[in-house]
Formats: sequence, structure tokens, C-alpha cells
Amino acid sequence: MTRFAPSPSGHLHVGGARTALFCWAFAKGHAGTFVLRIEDTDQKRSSDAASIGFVKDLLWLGIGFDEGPEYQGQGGGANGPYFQAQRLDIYQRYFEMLLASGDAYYAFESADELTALRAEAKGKNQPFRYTGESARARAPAEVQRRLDGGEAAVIRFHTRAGAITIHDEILGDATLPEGEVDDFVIRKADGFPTYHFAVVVDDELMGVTHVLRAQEHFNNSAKHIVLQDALKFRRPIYGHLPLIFNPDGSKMSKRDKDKVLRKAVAEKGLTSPPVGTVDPLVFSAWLKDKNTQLDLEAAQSLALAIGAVLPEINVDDFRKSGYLPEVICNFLSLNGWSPGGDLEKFDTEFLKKHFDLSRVVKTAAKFDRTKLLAFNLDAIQAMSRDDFIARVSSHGREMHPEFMSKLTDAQFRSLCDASHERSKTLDELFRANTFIITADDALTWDEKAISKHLRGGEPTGAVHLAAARAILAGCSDWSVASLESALKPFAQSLGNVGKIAQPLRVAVSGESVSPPIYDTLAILGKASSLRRIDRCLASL
RNA sequence: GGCCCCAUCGUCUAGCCUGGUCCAGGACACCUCCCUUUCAAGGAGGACACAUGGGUUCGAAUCCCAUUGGGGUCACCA
Repeated sequence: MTRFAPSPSGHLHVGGARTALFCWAFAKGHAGTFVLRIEDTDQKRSSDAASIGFVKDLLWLGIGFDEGPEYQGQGGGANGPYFQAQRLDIYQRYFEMLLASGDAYYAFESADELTALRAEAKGKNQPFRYTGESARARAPAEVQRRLDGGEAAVIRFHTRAGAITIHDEILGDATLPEGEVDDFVIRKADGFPTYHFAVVVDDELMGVTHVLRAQEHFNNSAKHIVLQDALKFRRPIYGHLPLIFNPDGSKMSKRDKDKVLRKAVAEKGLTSPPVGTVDPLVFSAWLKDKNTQLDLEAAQSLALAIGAVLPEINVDDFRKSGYLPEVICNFLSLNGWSPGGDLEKFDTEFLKKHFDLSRVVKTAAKFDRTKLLAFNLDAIQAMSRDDFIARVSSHGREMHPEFMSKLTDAQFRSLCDASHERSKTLDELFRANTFIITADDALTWDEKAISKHLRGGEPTGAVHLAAARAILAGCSDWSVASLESALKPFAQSLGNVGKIAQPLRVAVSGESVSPPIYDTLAILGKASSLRRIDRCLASL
């Protein structure tokens, strides 16, 4: 049995997704159970209604769970509740056990006092270690009196002397010398357990046998081990997964979006937000303090307004950008694991069958979006025509409803056919072809494209365009094939086919880049194409 | 800074455990050429790595040690 145990969040980021995927694959490959547990023991961060929004990302990826919160037919189970905040009475029983055995004690230092001690240690370049001698020596009666008096107190675990060895299926064994683990807090002043305590109790009670988590948790394992021993719990088998970084080696985080925005804002010299994007007060506070983050919606509207492209961080970002869930899973698997040999492309069925801890790599990976994009392209090209149309259209209905509503079914299908082999994402076709849904009378032309392809050349592109217009006007059948046969002889008479294709392209699309020209004309239709050409000619 | 972990092309990685078949394989990116109506896509080639220094050994990418570099961690966050 494995578990994925994130803190509540509306979004799943790629690192979390990889952890979930590996936990899922490992459990499924061993006829085991995959549990989702929500670690919501931090009251400050756990109030949102959207607290488990990330579950929809999990399901989109195809990662279902056997036990956990009930959500769209997933979850349930006999070991609940699966929200830690609902398990307080359970933890309380174990606190009392440790208190009674002398393995835990009350401590009364305030957060400020501890911060000061920490700062002092830091100043001397020493690690901070809580030594609980005076607290442990306190007479039970005094402790009781202070508790009765309503004084704020935490419960700390009394870590016994001795080195602690962590067995890890991925990293091997590591031994922390005595004194590395201090008397850490297991119950906060608000009565909630800390992460360490809740994890240990829940993993035992839920029957978790294998704990796969990110490497940043490695040292925490020592704390978990001493707790398990004191509570007479079984020790799960650990596997700490290598971290995933940005290409520049920095940690991947939602802050990266703010970073990109700050840079774009600075480049544009903006001192106030574009109207209708971000509240001016929020904006100036955000500009002033580089540690603050805009919320997702604000960030997106600001990005749209200033033409910045936010980096994809969350699984949902990738979905919106038109990546395929199966490709995300495939690619994520390759960050930290490989099946060996030269095999790179595989699905989650394969992963389930072949995933094993011994082939997990020890080194951190840098997340390479370019390779992801290449994988996405490969997967799209491998789709059947009908599949592609279905998936693009479903993406379009959600992300680009206006675009979809302005195209007839036939137009959309032609556009798909013209775009299939060149689409790296499901979104590209929409972003690259807005000229199609622009009204004929509203189309504007890119100045550079006009001067190069219409005004330039000898004779000018405009002359060829006018000639082509005459030929097109005589076409009764507006299909790709007949357009081609109508235009080709003329084009060839000019020597270079580009002489006619480029002026036409610019005239009907406004830009020098579009799908193949015959497809472009066919999609627009005769009336629209001629109207655009006429307006273009008139505008010169 | 203490402690822990890690180290193969720019990137993800195979090979390492069970030294020789590795003057190190694949993929993405890159470069060149071809195709071509734009952008892509596609085709054919190419360049590119065992961090350094010591051992062990007939022989080391593979085993050992040191150095260097990178990362993690040191919360009443998870």
C-alpha cells in the first residue's frame, strides 16, 4: 500500500504529479492499494473550499485512487477519515501514550523566544537544536498548573541518544549521527499535530507499507523513525525521489510566474496595472515586495494584457496549454526513472508493470519543456485523423469557445487536417489562426508583411495578387485540389511559387505565416477570400 | 556553518551492483544538407559527456579514498 499525501491545494504541480504517479504505479504494479490523504494540519493554510481542487488534475492524468476523500466515484475506504484535521481525537490518544511513557513532554517557549534562539545559532553558524533538559526537569505539578492557567504549550518528542539509520530503497542507507534529531514539536499550541506526528500515526493506521516521497523529506525520515519506535509501530519501506528543477537549476515553483511577470513589467516600465487586470493597490504592493505572489487569476489577466507568457508549473497549466495527459505521464516518468535500454515512449499501463524502486535515479532532474513539447508532437502525429479532430475540438470548446462557434464543422475539420502534422499542442491551432475568425472587414495587415510581400518584388506582389484574384474569381469549385490546379500553372509561370503564395497569404490572413495557402483559402471560403484580397489591394 | 545525499553529452538518461564486448548507447536540443508556397513537419548526415586527483587491478565510466562542485535539511510548513 502506498499513499500520496499532499497538503490541500487547488492545483497539483508537476513535482507532486510525478510523486503521485510513482506511488500509484508502484501500488498498482504490486496489486496494492493507493491511498490519497490530505495533510491539512496547518490551520492557516487549510481553509479554502477549493482545497482539494488538485484531485481533478490527478484524475485528468489518469491517476485514480482506491482510498481517500470521496470524489467523483473515487475514494472512500475503511481507514478514514482521510483529512487529518478530522483525525484529531485519534492523534490525541497517541499523544497521551507518549506523555505517559515519558517519550513526550510539554514545553512553554513562545514562538518569539524560539526565533531568537534560532537567530542566535544562525549568527554563530551553528545548527539550532532544541535541548529540552529544563523543560523535561519541570515538576509535573508545575506543568499541570501552567496548563490549567491556560498557558500556551506544545508537546515535544523526547528523542533518545543514539545515531539513526535511515534505510532507503533508492538512496541506500544513511546514518545521522547522534544529536542530529532534537526534541521536535509533535503537537502545536493549537492542538493540531505537526506533520511528522500525523504522518507516522496515519501511515501506521492506514497500513501504508511503502512511502515514496520527494528527497526534501529525507532527513524527516529520521524523526519518523524515532516516533515509530516509541509508538511500537512498523516501519514502512522508504524511497526518496529525486527533485525536479527548472532548467536553470532553481526550484520549480509558482513564484516563477511572478518572476516572468515582474520581468515583463520592468521591461515595459509599467508603474500601474493595465485597466481591468489587477487592483492598483495589490499591484503596487506586489511590485514593491518581490516575495509576494499574485493570485492565479490576477497573474493570468495581467499576463494577457502585457503579452507575457506564463511558464507552465501546475498540471492544469499544461492541460490548458494543450498537452496530452498521457504525454505528461510518460515524460514525468522519465524524470527520475527509466525502464532501461533505449525505450522512452510508454504508457501508464507499461509503467504500472515495470516501475520499480531499483531503477529510480538518485540525481535531480531539470525539467525540459522542449523535450516535452517534442513528445507531445509525436503523440499528436501518431493520432488518427478522427482522434485528433475529437481532441482538438474538445479542447477548443473549453478553451476557445468563440473560435469554435465561428467555424462551421466543415471549416473546422479542414483546419484540423491542415494543422495535424504541425501541431505540437492541442492549443496551437487556435492561437496561430485567429485571422480565420476575424471578420473580413476587421482584418488588418502586418506592416512588415505588406511591405515585403505586396509592395516588394519586381513586379510587385500586389500585381501578382491582382492576377491571382482574377483566376480565383473564376473558380467555381473551392476545394483544395481545384484551387491548386487553378493557381498552379500561373504560379509556375512566375518561376517561384512563393511569388504568388506569399502575397495571397498576407492578403487573406494579414500575416506572413498561415497554414498551407490552398488550405487557408479553402477554409476561408470563396466570398471571404475574395473580399479580403480586395480590401488588401484597396489598402495599398 | 553542522549533518545528510548526489556527480555520464547543453538537457533527460542507458551502461555501474556482477570491472574487459564502451575510443560510452538512445532521446530532446544544436549544426549542416535535402525537401518546400510561409511557419512547421519530414528525410539524410554531424558535433557533443564518464568533474578532478590518487589508489586497487593485466585492465576502471564501472571498485576504494580524497578534492571540487551541486543539492537537501537544520519551523508550533508540509
